[in-house]
Amino acid sequence: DPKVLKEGHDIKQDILLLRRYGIEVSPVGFDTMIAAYLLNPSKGSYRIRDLTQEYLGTGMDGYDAKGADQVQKYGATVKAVSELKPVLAEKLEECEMLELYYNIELPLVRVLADMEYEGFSVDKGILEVLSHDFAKQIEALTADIYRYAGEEFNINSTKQLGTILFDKLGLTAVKKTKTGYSTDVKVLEQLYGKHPIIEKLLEYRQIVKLKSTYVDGLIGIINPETGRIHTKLNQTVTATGRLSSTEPNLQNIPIKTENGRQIRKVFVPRSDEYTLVDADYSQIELRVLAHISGDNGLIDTFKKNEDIHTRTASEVFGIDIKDVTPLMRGRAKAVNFGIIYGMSDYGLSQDLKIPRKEAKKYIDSYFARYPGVKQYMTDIVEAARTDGYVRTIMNRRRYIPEITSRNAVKRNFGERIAMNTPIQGSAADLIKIAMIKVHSELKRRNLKSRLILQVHDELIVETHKSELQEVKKLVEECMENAIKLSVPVIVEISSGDNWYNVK
DNA sequence: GCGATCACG
DNA sequence: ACGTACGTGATCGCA
Repeated sequence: DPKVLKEGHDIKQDILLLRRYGIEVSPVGFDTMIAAYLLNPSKGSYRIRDLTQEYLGTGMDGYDAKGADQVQKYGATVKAVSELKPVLAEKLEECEMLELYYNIELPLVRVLADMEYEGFSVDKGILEVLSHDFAKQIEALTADIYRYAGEEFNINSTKQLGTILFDKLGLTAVKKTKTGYSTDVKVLEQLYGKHPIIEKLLEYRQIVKLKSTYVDGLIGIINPETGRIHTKLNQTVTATGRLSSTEPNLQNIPIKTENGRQIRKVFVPRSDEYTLVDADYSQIELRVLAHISGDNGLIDTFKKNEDIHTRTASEVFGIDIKDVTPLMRGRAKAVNFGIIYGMSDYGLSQDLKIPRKEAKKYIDSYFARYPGVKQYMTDIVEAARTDGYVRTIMNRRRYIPEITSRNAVKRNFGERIAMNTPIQGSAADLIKIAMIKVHSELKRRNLKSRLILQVHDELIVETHKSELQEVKKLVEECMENAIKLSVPVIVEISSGDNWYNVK
């Protein structure tokens, strides 16, 4: 009955379950799991039994009863939801999160259900070819590695690999883990050129990762009924307000190396009547920083539509825009990332492989040129100490107990969280609003195109070719106008016949 | 079940 | 002197 608001715990799951039987659950009125997440997004789980304990001080008799069947459990859940709702709603109001809850998170439940239901088509044939090709490459690399090692061993065991590299071959161990020698990519890169086995190992690691996680892993999770991949988009996992994606994670499909990027050719539209529209926010976190800090220089850069990293380089190094070299721009880019993360000189020095003192010069120079950003960082850390939490543009809240720790390491961590969360979380607010707008606009106009994936600052719409121009315009407008910022919000739109080509 | 590793924004 | 970049998830080895 569409006139009756539906209340529950994890309603997205109910929508998807009942849809299999032709029952549409709509509209959504209250979801205790989502409410509890907003009240404290840092918890590991939001099981309803734990919520009754925390917010009502009671257990769940029907649920915990010995031999309780599924019907009894649903019954107990219904009772718990009805009792939890007024308590959670009251707390949401106290925290001024009713708008975030009712206008963003709750409407998003159906959007995510629909996205999971639609899924993403994959070309199984390409996956099988890749699996075979990678197997051949791994076979050859394994033989090379055994030959250089002088024996056979399990290359995937960091323990055995450490023994071979540092005890048998006599390479110099540069880093240790809790359990022994570190053999991660940074260590191997430092050893590059010291022994021919190293380059083989680096390549081996890359190919094994691609094959196990992204080729064989994806083949194994194709839905036999739909032939598509239906990721789960989790709404109550991250501490910042972002979504997460599991079974499989479609938010970490490779792109940075050409080898890995090939995986994206597997992700295709459902038929040749469709194409993929890919829309990316440009520099969204730095634009959010410009907005919430009110820094004039940063705002000016975005208003003039200048290249942000080049402008930062010119400020930090005190030179003309036209004299910025690619190296300087690259370093400024790292500084900009560092700013978002609550930068330390150590972190920046590690990233840029430069002395800590030089990193500190960059940071001091940055803050001298962007005093509004420096002020924001000081203020937000102070506010977090006073209040115990920080907030995003839409009033999403994250508690930071670490901020008052007497342990300097934990406290510094808390301070970085205080600096980063409003930025990352506000960007999450923005794209969530955009998703709701896109979803409702596609529906309102009776279009065949469907939103199928979000990757933090990117939306993918499986678009009917007859709707291509309309959808591009619609998505761009929904994303750019999600929240009015004091700087322009820019979206880059492209389309293509697979996820590799949409650039 | 956890640590190490590595994929993404 | 300390020891950190922020947020995630999947796979593998090993206890």
